[in-house]
Amino acid sequence: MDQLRALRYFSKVVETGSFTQAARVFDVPPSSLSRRVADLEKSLGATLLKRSTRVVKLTEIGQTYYNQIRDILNQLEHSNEVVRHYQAKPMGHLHISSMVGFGEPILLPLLDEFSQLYPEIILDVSLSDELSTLSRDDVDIAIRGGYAPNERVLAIKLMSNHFIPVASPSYLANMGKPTSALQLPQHKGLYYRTPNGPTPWLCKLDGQWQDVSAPQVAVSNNGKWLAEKALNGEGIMMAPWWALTPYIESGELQELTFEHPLSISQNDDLAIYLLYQKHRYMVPKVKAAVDFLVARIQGEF
Amino acid sequence: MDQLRALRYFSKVVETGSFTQAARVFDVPPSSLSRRVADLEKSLGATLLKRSTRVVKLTEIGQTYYNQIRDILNQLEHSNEVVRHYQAKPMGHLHISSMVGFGEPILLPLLDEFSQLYPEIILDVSLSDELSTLSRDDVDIAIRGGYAPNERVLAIKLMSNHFIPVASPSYLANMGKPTSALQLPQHKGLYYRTPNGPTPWLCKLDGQWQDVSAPQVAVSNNGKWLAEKALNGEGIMMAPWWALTPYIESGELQELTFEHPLSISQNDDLAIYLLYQKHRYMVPKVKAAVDFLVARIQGEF
DNA sequence: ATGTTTCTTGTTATAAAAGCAATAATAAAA
DNA sequence: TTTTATTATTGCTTTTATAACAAGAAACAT
Repeated sequence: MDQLRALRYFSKVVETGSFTQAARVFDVPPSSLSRRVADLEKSLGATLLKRSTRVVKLTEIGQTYYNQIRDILNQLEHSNEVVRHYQAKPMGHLHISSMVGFGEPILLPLLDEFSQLYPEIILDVSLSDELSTLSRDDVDIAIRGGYAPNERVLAIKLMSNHFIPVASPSYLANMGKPTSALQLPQHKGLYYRTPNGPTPWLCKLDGQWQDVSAPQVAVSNNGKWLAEKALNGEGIMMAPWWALTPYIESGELQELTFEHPLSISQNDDLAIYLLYQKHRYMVPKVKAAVDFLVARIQGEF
Repeated sequence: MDQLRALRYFSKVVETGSFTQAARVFDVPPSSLSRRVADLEKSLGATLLKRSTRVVKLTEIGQTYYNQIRDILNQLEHSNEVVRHYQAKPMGHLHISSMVGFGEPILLPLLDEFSQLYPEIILDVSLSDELSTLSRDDVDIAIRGGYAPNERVLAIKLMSNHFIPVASPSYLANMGKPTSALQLPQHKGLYYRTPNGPTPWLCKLDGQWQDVSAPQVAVSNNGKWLAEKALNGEGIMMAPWWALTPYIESGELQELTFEHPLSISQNDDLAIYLLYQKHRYMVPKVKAAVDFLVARIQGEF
């Protein structure tokens, strides 16, 4: 029995929930799938699917098997890909996923450059703050705040991601410039919401973390909108330093500094990581992009 | 093409270094292997093996492919096993590997009990301090000092593994009982060597780790031998508490206590872990043994 | 009840792999 | 150096497994 074929059939039947639909994908008659899956079940001595002519669904053991199989099939695909692309030139589709706030100002301009260097790589960029899986086949490279989800994924630290507080000169003129973090609760707060939740203003005093958040004026996961409000003098905002430097350099916003610096997390070393499947570094297009991005981003920031 | 078969052939050829030998394992003519491996290479568009009639060895890309494939084949075997043994009763061979020092006094007696509960499980116990892989098929359950090597391996903390210093009453009468850790360098030391290296005597004074080891009288990875020397009054010994309690309770050895307790590592929470492949917990024999050992060991110690 | 969809089963046709024999290449032994 | 033994490959035949097609049975919707 060609177990691998059986597994691919089985897997597709599970995903489509139907033998006929799955059969269409492989362009073979449904009877083939039926027979192969039956073979598989027989060889394992267990029923994987509960079939009625109308619904096909997994048994308990079928579910566990499917979960494991899915992973294995993916890994095998990756391994094959690595060999097939061995010493070939970088080309093909490359799916990159990045946080929105980082993607627009930093990543996209870099990718324009990258495209010129490797015109045969077709970029497919998703900007989203959702924590994409990366274990699935859907993303080649992800740029995220968090750390590697598992050992097969490699995380390279691109740059620091600490948040700094800023306000417009007009706001500071109106409300007074806070000289200590403890004065902040008397101010107005513009809050950035990360995928992991809102970002309170924290401050470490004598080894103790303390929440010094100001009353909320606005909360959003859209940094631009908050920045406009800040420019407009509507409040104090904390955002990643790299998102704010243009405003600070132009003088539109002023960084607030305190004896005890603010943070948005008790974890001190917030950073942005580039993530990719370890095995896939050997795929030329992946290697090209990882090397390029790491070199450029670590070089400049 | 039956890729899975091709992979199994390929893999075995690599391991045996010969088509003919590998063919014997599968009980098919060598020509089959030759053809299947050739198919595989063709489908991947790369040469995996450098063949001469006398030697078969991997190419560079063949090596990377083999490494990945090996893992995948193992995982698949495990998944199949899980399904096949689904709701079957615990039986078959069970390979357990443990540290020597822990195995003899604690594990083996427990396993005698276990054998009576599950007579259909044939135990295969290896006592060794070498850090067995566990990723290979060779061990079902391992008991080690370290932590989980990767995410597919689950580690359950069985009991603390901190080292305590002891000496015989006769030794203390001769040499005087040290009242402070700082006096230890004036004493005689019996040193236990773990697989990770020797075990210096460390002491945390004012937040600073300090080495307070005494001159070496003997060093060994054999706890029993060192214990005899200690009983004989030849020096002070540090060993895991659970290995020493019998001697302490009988009064043959005395625990030395200091204001600043000794340790053999800057890592405070040394512990013994039971390790097994996460996926394989569903295999009845594995589950039975894990549950039994965890319950008994965590209950008693 | 009727019709439609969907999975399964029976049968035939086709493609892939095993089996066997022979050849070519290499290394060890004479 | 020649001979011999071992080993991988190639050509051909037989066997086996899968696809293809058609028909039947079960489940749901109208």
